[in-house]
Amino acid sequence: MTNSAQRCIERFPLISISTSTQMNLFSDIRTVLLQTLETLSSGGTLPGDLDLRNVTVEPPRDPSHGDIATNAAMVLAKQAKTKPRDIADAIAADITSHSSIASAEVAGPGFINLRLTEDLMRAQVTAVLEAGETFGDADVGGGRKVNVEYVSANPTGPMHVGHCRGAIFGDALANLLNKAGYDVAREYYINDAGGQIEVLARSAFLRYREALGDNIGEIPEGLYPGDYLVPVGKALADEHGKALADMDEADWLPIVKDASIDAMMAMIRDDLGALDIHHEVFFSERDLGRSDEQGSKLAEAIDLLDGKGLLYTGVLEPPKGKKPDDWEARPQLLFKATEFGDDVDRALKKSDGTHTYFAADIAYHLDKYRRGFNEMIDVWGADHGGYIKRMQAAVKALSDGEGALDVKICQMVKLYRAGEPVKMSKRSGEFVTLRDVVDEVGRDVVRFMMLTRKNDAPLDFDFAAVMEQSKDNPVFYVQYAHARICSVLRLAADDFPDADLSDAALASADLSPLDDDAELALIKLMAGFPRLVEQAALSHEPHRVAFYLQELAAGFHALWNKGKDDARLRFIHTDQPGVTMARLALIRAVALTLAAGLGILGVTPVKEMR
RNA sequence: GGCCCCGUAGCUCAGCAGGAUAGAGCAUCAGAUUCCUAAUCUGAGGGUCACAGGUUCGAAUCCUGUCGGGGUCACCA
Repeated sequence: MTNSAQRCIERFPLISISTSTQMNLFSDIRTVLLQTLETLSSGGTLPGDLDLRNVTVEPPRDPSHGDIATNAAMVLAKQAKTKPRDIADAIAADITSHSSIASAEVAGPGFINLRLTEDLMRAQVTAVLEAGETFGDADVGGGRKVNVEYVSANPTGPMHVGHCRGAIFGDALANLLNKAGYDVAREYYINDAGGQIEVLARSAFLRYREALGDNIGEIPEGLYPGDYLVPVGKALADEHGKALADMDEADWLPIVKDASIDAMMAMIRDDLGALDIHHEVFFSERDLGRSDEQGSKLAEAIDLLDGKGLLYTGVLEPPKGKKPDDWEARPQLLFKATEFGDDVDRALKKSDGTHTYFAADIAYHLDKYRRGFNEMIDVWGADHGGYIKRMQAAVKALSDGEGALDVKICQMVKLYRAGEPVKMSKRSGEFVTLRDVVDEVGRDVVRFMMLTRKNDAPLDFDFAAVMEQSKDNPVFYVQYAHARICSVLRLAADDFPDADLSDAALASADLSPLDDDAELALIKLMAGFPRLVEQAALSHEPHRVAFYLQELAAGFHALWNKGKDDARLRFIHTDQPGVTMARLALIRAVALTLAAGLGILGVTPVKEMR
């Protein structure tokens, strides 16, 4: 990230002004600050060659300090060999000459607290109305390609609720990166090559015989008992009649395998569709092993690592602590993962000579890298935490350090029903499917709730609580704010039948009536959205959007209620069209911001609550 | 035993690239409804940021160690 090109821009702030197209109050003010620093540099107050990377422009924790605070003086003190307070005084003196800055105060160890002009704050409202749902679009991604791989559930049955969180997290992350200016690909890796697929095929074959009229009795231990394979068996019977039953296993197995995988993937796509999740690429593990003129991708990946001298045949130590009963020393083809930060070297081939899952995954990530994805993000379940280091080691190795893999681990979701844990047992087939949850509470509720915790913290999901229509329920709370605004706009249209209340008209309204502290505070909060999008995107944390939306909704609800205490602050005044237009512009901008944020989460902003 | 994640108010959790007096919701207590959806809002009390060191102008945040909780640990996927 800290490459020389970026530093170059940092050192020539005037360049970054012209390349910045998105509206972002904080980066705009940072630009103003950098201009001041340049002025001080050329005037000799500061040295010419400053490292400005740690100079931040952010909202002060205490709003009474001002609108925006910067740590510039403290960061630069050492480089300039000057006391922070002296630098701060110089900056403060110069920066107030800028038309956007109402005042600058030096505080504490050298903070500079800036107060912006009310006109500049009000201009944010206009900018939001002009941007519409593109408000918050950023360019931190710079159009770079990033690959987000998520869900990747084994195609052996319907999706259960455990898959839900990773699916939604990955999808929201993809939306977020897209909004932040990345070129995003959404990808699903189909684990269709392992032993579990044999089990799936045998289970389906049993259902096929059942469809032909055979008495199959109990489903044997080790096969999948679920009813969802019954239609697969029936479809096989319809298509092939008795033909498969007369074949040797070696002949029917590939046929049944293909049919089963196709059926399972159709089911999974359908489940994902219920959450409005649509991947662009479904990548098959089996395809990695298929040979074309160049040989298989799997063989190619192994050759690549071998060519770098990173493979050898050796014997791994038994795991420390507890040694498995069936452990035996055996020579295997190993990858030198330890050279790239992993704890031990990792096997690429099993004792029977076939390749490991890890080998296929290396080939898969090599393929992503070769498709131009230098940045890759994988979303995995908590039980795969131990797999991160080796995969990152592999990506480093195969890309000579050029590719970056971030792995986001989603912790468990615990289901509750009115406070009581929902019991699930795989053996008895009593598990809650993803479809069950969506059908019961709705897509928007599931999506929002799954994003109300950071990904690496466990999450409780209570069916009763998430359906509650009260402020305890964050989904409802945010939706209600949006609906309330829509309601006001509907009423205003009745009160002012001749007025043009389009976004364009509101954008050209005179906003000078917006001068109450609560109104300006709401604008400030709204103006922070683009910055939030950037930071959430850079840290790969979509949950920050969900928290921000709750804050913004709270700001709106508070303003609404101020109108109850003080009638002059109500939004609609039938005798004062000018004031009304200004306030409608404000709340419409808030609605657009809420909608933009909900759009990242993949939640529909509703226009009314019933 | 190794590795990874977590430990912040009574409870559930935020804490924004290290910043100023650590925040929100729930719960508790006190209030607001002739009025745009009270499905909401306002205020009060509540903290040794698990513990101990270190890094620096400054640490809940970064580093090391300890304690506690969870996950994971050749060959499966």
